[in-house]
Amino acid sequence: MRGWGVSEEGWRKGPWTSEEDKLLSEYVRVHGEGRWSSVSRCSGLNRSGKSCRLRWVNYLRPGLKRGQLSPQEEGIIIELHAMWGNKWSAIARCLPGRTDNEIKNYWRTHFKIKSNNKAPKAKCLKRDVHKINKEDLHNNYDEQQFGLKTSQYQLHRQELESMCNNNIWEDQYAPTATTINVPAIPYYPSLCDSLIGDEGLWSCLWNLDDFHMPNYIVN
DNA sequence: AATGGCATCAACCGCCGTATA
DNA sequence: GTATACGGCGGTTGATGCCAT
Repeated sequence: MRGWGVSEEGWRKGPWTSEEDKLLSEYVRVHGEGRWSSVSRCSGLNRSGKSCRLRWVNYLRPGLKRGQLSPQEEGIIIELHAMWGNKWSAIARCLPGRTDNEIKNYWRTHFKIKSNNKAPKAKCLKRDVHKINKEDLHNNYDEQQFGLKTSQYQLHRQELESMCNNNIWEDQYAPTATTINVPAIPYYPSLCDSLIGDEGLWSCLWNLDDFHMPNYIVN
């Protein structure tokens, strides 16, 4: 256990207080974003520039959404992660009000399961399977989860259970962007078309230099 | 009611790219 | 051209609350 306290440089670490938040917000209001290394000198905060930037970006910045991701947002995350891999900041740029940290946490919580940890993996998957079962009762699992039509959505219980039982979740679900082969995650034509057709997806792509088309989209 | 395990979120760490002196 | 500082990013960890047993 590392524990919170004071860094070697003397910066305070750990959870932020409301007083610190006020100081940081006031600093950004006056000086704008950036120049994070001078925050401590100018604002009286005993925090590193990195810590200040992170707190602002992930918590204090205006316009941030709090709380549960919507089914549409979940669908976009799945779709973009399948294309880009762990490019959290790029994915976040396509979800206004959401931070890379939030999306990263969401992904790890819901999808990323360590392959060397079989018991929790199975448990987690079984929980997800259970959730799907409940929604299947209403015959609208896909719409509630991803906001997509049933005909476009091929993920079903048996596949999840099979992956769960065979412990092949990580291999097939979280490969690299270039080798992706994901039978459980279908291509969502309507979602992609709407993103590509509007300002959405491609406006996010202009600064990405390593775009790879995954196999399942080509198929 | 107690407790152990798990899920979730906030924050830190280390690395890398870029800007500047 | 090189060194240094800074900002950004992805990975990891710590704290906490919830839930099942």
